[in-house]
Amino acid sequence: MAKVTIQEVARAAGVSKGTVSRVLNARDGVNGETRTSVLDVMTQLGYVPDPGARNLARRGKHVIGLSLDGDERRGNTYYGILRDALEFRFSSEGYSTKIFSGYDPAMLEAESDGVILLGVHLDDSRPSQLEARKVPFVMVGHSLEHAERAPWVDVDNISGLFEAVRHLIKLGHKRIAHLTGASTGQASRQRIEGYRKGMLEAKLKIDNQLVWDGEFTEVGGYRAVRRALAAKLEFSAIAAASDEMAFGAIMALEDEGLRIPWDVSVTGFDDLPSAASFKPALSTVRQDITTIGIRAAEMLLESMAGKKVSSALVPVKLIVRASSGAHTT
Amino acid sequence: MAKVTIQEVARAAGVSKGTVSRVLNARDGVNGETRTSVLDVMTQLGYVPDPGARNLARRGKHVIGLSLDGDERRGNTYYGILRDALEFRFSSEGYSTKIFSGYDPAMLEAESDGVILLGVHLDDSRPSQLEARKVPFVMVGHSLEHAERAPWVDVDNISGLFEAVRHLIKLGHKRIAHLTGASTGQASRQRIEGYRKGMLEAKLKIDNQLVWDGEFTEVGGYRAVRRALAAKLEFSAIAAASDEMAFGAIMALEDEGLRIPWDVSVTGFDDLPSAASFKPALSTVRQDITTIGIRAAEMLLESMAGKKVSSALVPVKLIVRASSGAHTT
DNA sequence: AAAGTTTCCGTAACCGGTTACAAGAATTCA
DNA sequence: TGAATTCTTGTAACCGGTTACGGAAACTTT
Repeated sequence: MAKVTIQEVARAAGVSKGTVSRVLNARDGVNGETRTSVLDVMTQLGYVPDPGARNLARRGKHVIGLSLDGDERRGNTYYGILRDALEFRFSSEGYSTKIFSGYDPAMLEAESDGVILLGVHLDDSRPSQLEARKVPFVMVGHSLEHAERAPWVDVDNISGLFEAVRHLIKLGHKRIAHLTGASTGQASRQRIEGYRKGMLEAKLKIDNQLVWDGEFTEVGGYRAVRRALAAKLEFSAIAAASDEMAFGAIMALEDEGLRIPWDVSVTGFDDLPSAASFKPALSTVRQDITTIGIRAAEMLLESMAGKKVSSALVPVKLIVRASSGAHTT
Repeated sequence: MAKVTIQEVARAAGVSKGTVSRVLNARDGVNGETRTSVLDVMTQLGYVPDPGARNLARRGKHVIGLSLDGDERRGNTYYGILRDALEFRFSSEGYSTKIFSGYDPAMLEAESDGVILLGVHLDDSRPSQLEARKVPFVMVGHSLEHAERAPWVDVDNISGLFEAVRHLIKLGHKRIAHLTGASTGQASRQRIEGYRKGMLEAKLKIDNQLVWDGEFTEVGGYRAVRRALAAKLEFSAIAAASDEMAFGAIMALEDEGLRIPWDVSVTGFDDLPSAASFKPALSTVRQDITTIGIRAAEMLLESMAGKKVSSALVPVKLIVRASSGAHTT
């Protein structure tokens, strides 16, 4: 299929290029009927505007920056999916994306029209720097410190772990451990809070010995569980703050001859593609990373257009699979 | 700094746009003096051609596809760095990159001008499919099966492990174990071959019990070492086929009370950013992923220009740090 | 020295969009 | 009903490059 241009759409719809462009950019001053007919022709022909030509005509930089913190260890897969989603959304709008690692001043120097901030932490200087330069930005993930200053989009961490724990409790578990990530991250804190909330609701005792640091990695989860087993701690379920830690935990349990879910139930958080194919299939809290990315992109787009946008907390969903089961004495 | 256009360069150099463009694209029919003077002005003004405008004028799609195999587990960090490098090189040439997961037929349907193939395995159908459609492509990594059919760029896996083993032998080690990755991959096979070659050269016995599968992951390395320790296998050094497996191996050794490098020496492969900051700093075989990416991009660019390109084996370098030391009885 | 070649470079059209401007049609107002 | 507005749309210039074409100048050839 040869590429279809705005000219062809115009001819097919019996209007001029200008009108098609106006429809395309949702500008007003176009008759309702004309608009819908043009829209029809566009979908029928499968028209997709050429980003290059658009940028050229719009005479802007049309670059948006992705700013990561240095912490690449955490959630590689998560980051990859998010990045794909952002790129997808932005490219369809004629923007290209550029990666900046850590805090790169070049980012500010008129290098990008807007910025997506990943992994903002407590004493992060990026939000205030961007604010000072009046560069529009939105954060993925949020912390109380920065929550009021700029729009963010984040998953509902608290509810996520709350639901997971509630699920385990409903299965009869009482001694439920929590595998947490690095203590600096906001996500970890919120997930611990969700865990606490879940235990509290059922009036179960919160034993700090059952909160283990798994460093947000598979091997971290593995080691934490090994240590717990070596210390002869008692527990019948583990609610992990990430799928990767849950994978590690399960491997460690199985290596010690325990069977999942008969001896120990395990839940994760993320619902990575591998969660469903893992053996046993992992019960987990699904966060739709793609949705988060697209949401963030759209918020930034609006913010760059001068609109005021408000932050978004995207809901999570508990996915029950094979790794969690009833508590058998 | 306001953006400088081809017009301004032309005016400053006292020639026309056309001439500047000819210089830019290294076309002939331009006087030597004129050429150098234009070149001077360009660097002086810091002129960078607008990719969007170029693509528009060159009337091509100017998209190149990145085709991954499904195996996302292997080397997340590796993949991320490679991708950045490819993107960097292509974008400076006015190409945008698009990700295709697994074998996506859309890739062929005039979606991209060229393709980079990642993780080609033995019975991979992608090379022949692309060949049939006459889509230019280059492979990152190589296997004997496909090596002759299309250009590839790969790191010198054999020499890499050979050097690592030789290094360990020089330190006095005789019982050297090898942590390998998934057996389907070509890289694993070549690295095993390098290991064998190193042992053979020193006339050391190759004990198959000392070749462990670490699945190319940290946790895989951890478990493999644990199993080896539990089986009371004897060894004083481990040459791993990836940094991540080496990290896992070191953690497992330390968890059992062994000290690196005094009790066991460990080497990795990749030299990821984290290798230097790991404790102890990891001795490893450096493969410059960025160089590989840039090389691959340039080869594809040439191939798309119709030139015949030949494959490239990029050299590796042994980096000695703290994790390997002399064998102490 | 006239004619034929080459070499070098300016001109202008074009790529696929956006947008200021103007003009015709429809509507509102007196 | 004629004038003043408001809608709607076509026209043409422009974004920053590339490239076919043609002409002037310099070089060869007879």
